[in-house]
Amino acid sequence: MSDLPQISEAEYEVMKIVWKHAPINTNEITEKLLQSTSWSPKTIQTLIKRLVTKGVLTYEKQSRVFVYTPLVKESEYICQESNSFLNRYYDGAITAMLSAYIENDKLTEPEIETLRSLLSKRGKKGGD
Amino acid sequence: MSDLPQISEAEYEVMKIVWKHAPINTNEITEKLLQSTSWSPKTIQTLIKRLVTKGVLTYEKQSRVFVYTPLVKESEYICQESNSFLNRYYDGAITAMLSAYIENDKLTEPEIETLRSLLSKRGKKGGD
DNA sequence: ATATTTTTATTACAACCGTAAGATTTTAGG
DNA sequence: CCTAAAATCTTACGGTTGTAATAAAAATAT
Repeated sequence: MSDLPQISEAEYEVMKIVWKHAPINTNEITEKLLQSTSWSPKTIQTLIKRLVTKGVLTYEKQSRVFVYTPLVKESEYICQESNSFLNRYYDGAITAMLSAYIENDKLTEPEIETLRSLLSKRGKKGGD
Repeated sequence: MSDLPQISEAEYEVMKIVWKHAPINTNEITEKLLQSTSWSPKTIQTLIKRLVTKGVLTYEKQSRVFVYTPLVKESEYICQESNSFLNRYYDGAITAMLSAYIENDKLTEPEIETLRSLLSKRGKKGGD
């Protein structure tokens, strides 16, 4: 639960597509990425390939093309990244992060409201 | 306010020391880093040098050694990194992050209390 | 002034990343 | 079966990073 492969920034863009649409083949991935980036299809191919090498994606050949599926769950990956981010910049404490945001007036009033309600909705942790 | 130089992970360790103790010279930086890492002093030298090249640090020669001072403020840097982190993983919204943490039961009861009190202390943004 | 020590600068090298072109293999069409 | 097209694989190249060794310059001791 703590040593998922590293995913680079560009690779992550690919993963966002795959997580959302898997199983998905190369052409579909490329098509979708071309809507938000201006990468060459060759580049996208390289990124996909690297993700396979890293063990983030698998594929199986379906008729004539490869169809990819993630081996890493998006939520797990984000969770890991979040932990490492908090560790690096906020002593691992999300409270410290919030605190900094409040100190520096980075929150709008509606955001504060949202946060409050998130916290109250959550209320007491049920029977653990 | 948005294009501070990139600071790598290892470089950031150096910066933590410099931010805390500046103005500080090479030997002092090295000494302190050796308490928490097992890097060769040569490596530390390289990192310092790169930080200078990147414009993150300046130095002036004091008597016989270089004394370094940050050109980038810690808070600004962390702020930038936080934004880019939130953008990448949470649509730029810290509320989304908190939400995910709550969903996934990543918060302890004391943390929740802390967050609540942070939010209430802050209350309405009074007359600024 | 010179040798030695200390400090700083230059060079190195592999892995990873962004970015892609070129080569090869597979599939489809004739 | 053979060729064109499509899909996949291999190679490339410069920049960054982790990790450091070597070389040069400056300061100190003699």
